[in-house]
Amino acid sequence: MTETQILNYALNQFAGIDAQAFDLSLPYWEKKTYGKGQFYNEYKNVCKYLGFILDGVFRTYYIDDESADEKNVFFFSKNQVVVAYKSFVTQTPCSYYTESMTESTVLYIHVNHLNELYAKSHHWERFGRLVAETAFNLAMNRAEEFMFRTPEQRYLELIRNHPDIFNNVPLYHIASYLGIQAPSLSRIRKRMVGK
Amino acid sequence: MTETQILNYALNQFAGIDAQAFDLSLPYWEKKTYGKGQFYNEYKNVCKYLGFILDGVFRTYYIDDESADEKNVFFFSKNQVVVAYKSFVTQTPCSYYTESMTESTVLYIHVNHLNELYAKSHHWERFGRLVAETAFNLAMNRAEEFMFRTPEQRYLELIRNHPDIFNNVPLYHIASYLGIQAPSLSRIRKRMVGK
DNA sequence: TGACGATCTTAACTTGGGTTAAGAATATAG
DNA sequence: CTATATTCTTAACCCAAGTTAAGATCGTCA
Repeated sequence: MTETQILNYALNQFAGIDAQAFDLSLPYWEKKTYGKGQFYNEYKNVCKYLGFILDGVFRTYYIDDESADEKNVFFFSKNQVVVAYKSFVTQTPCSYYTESMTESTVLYIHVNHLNELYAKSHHWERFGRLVAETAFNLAMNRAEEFMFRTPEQRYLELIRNHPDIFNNVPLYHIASYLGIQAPSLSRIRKRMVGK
Repeated sequence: MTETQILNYALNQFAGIDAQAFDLSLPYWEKKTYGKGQFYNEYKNVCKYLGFILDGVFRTYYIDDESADEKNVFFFSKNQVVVAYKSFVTQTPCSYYTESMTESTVLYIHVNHLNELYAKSHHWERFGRLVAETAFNLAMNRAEEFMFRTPEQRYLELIRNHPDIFNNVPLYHIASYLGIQAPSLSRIRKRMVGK
């Protein structure tokens, strides 16, 4: 399968984008590869591209003014959309860094082209709404994890729900994602050996 | 001003709904009043209505299986939309309770009628997208509060950004919203007298 | 006004994460 | 295969929030 065929298949699954609607977008997709540590989008940059990850893992993180350390907000991996959603839809500067944690390959489309597609096709409009709902779900899940769960529960749920992330990301990044320091994660892991 | 004129004005401000587009919706809005403690939508219920608050304050809360106590997730007040967003857009059972904290008045519209409006008018489609973006922002802000701020910082930001809520809601509900117990909020308040 | 219920604060103790720094384990490259 | 860097764990101490229960304050209504 070619890369655009993979994309077509994924978008069909996600939003019912059929071959005809997909063809409308064909001229717009561009491919880019990222090395480990390269940025998809940086702090204070306006995010102009919506990316589809063919391969690799990205992380979005925030830099705390006071503690000066990085706090991981989202991980994005293979067959997912990568985007700084708020910055993308409002075309305003981003509060986060989004960087590749591995060698990655992405197909991406420019915001202007996507808006053209929205105007041309109901299929694509539907896609836009579903991306919005996906973004909402990601954000809401994250809020719920922190509001209702302990760090230990978040750790267990990450292993259960996102083994792909757990198995491919160093523990100090996991700790940051869980909202705790590395030593605390070690303690949690030790605590659980008995269970 | 009549109540529908208030609504028309608010929707115009929010999403550029003009008089003509608003008229399309006119037959669909219904008014309802809620007493203190009455539910807008309950746990396991599918949320079928999108409400616009003419007056009053609502809270959305989660009941923790283990601790068995209520955790406040959102407050909604005058001139805002009240809805269990995820349940509403997916028409699936809600994980939360949404109840009126005061005597409240709401104009609401049924999900089916709203979908009709989406099909009929680009203005309303735009409204739908903006509601999605608002929901995303609420959820993302909530996630950020918990990921990046201490309880003390959340408390100060609530006072600064939502004095209307702070001034109209008992402290034990505020504590729950901030993700802490009432005694902890008391300690924070005491700590800050000196500052 | 006085009494009751609701709300808020305080105290004493427990618990778990933060912090810092050291050392162990694991990868990676030469 | 060793040297080096990276990642992970551990220890010791600190501090803030949780928990529970008691008491103070505030509101409301008979």
